Amino acid sequence: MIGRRPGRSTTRDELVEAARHEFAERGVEGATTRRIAARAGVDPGMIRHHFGSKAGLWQAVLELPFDPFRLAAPVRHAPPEEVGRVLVSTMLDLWEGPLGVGFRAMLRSAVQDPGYADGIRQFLLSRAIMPVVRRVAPESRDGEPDPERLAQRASLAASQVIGLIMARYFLRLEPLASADHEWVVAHVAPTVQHYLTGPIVDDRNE
Amino acid sequence: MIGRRPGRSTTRDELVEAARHEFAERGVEGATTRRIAARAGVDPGMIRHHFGSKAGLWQAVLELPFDPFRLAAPVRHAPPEEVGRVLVSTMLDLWEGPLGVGFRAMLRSAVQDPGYADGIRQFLLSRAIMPVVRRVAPESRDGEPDPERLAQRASLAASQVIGLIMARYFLRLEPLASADHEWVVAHVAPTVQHYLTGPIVDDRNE
DNA sequence: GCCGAAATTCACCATGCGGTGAATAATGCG
DNA sequence: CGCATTATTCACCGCATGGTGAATTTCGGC
Repeated sequence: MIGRRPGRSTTRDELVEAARHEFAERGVEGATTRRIAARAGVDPGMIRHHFGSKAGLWQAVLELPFDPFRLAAPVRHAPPEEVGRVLVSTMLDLWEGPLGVGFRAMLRSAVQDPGYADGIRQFLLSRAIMPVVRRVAPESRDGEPDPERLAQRASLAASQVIGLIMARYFLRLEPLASADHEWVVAHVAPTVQHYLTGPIVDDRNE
Repeated sequence: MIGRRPGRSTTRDELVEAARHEFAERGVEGATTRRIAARAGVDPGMIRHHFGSKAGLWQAVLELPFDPFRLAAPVRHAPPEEVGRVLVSTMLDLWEGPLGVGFRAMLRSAVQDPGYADGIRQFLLSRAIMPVVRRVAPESRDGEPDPERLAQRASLAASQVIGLIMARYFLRLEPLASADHEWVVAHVAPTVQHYLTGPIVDDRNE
């Protein structure tokens, strides 16, 4: 039956929701507009009508999770000696909250396409990790920051956090995948804390 | 020009080599038979002739890297107190050696498709990590092994190793992505070593 | 030197993709 | 009420995909 439906339309929101899941499950290239539309129970043409194209849909999906400053507030205000615990705990909350499916879509696409990986890396460093490192690293409090050292801490901490996410949410390695937050924080946070604020041995400069 | 070429044919090997790279760069779904054939400089029909189908090519690509026992020999014979260093060092060698491109294809596909993820997880645990953990974990030497504790160590160590690989080879987080092996081992190995042989605090059982 | 097997290319096919343009029905503002 | 706007479906298009069948050439054992 052609033509507009009676009542207020929720199609746009339902498309975004369906796309969020499809992108998360199959990646941005693997997801198809036809599947997304079918999941939302509407005609594929609605994607063009509401978003112009598949890329427009992808942008709409990314809009919600991209409020990192508000989301990472707990990390930005944690005392330096507890930043590891708070970071890991916040990460778990975010990935298991309603926005997690959007994050999964982002990471999946980053692995799929090097172009996306560039964007994610930039976002991760400039918005998520570096601000934290710059604030809590011991070098920062001793006057001279030494950006190289800060970048080392950032990439090392990120490697553990990303590994946690990969192991827990993608590869589903047990028992890490099913362990409760307390257990994960208790075991992984010390590593992150060490990378962020512990002594860093630099064998190249000595 | 139709018909067989003079001389001995290297097409099959060239197809596998081209496929290895294409799969690594785009994932098993993202790679196309036409691109692979073009990269190898042959007709797409050769894939059917030599491997039957795209899936057959994928299997051929996986054959080489699947000799984990020989590859991980250094890890299997490392003294327990150095297993972290040896594991990380061997991992770097493998991922940057000729087989690395095959590993990248595997991990990329694991993230792309949950079905592949199951296979990779099984392989990782049963063939790569668990044997090492079972050998070096302090519990193993005190009589009763406690499989749950061993699995905890395995998943935690795997999370750091996978995170290292993701950060270095996929997201290319600097300086971790360009650092030499010594530096990476010096900074990451202690974490892995701790997960494998250090004290594990289990807050749930006390 | 013959002849079956292997190697290679070519011309297609059905399918699914993202996207386009038009037709139709309900909404909501004046 | 009247009418522009919006929402929705439909019938297509061009393209790329993986795959098929046949034709053609060389290789290698006898």
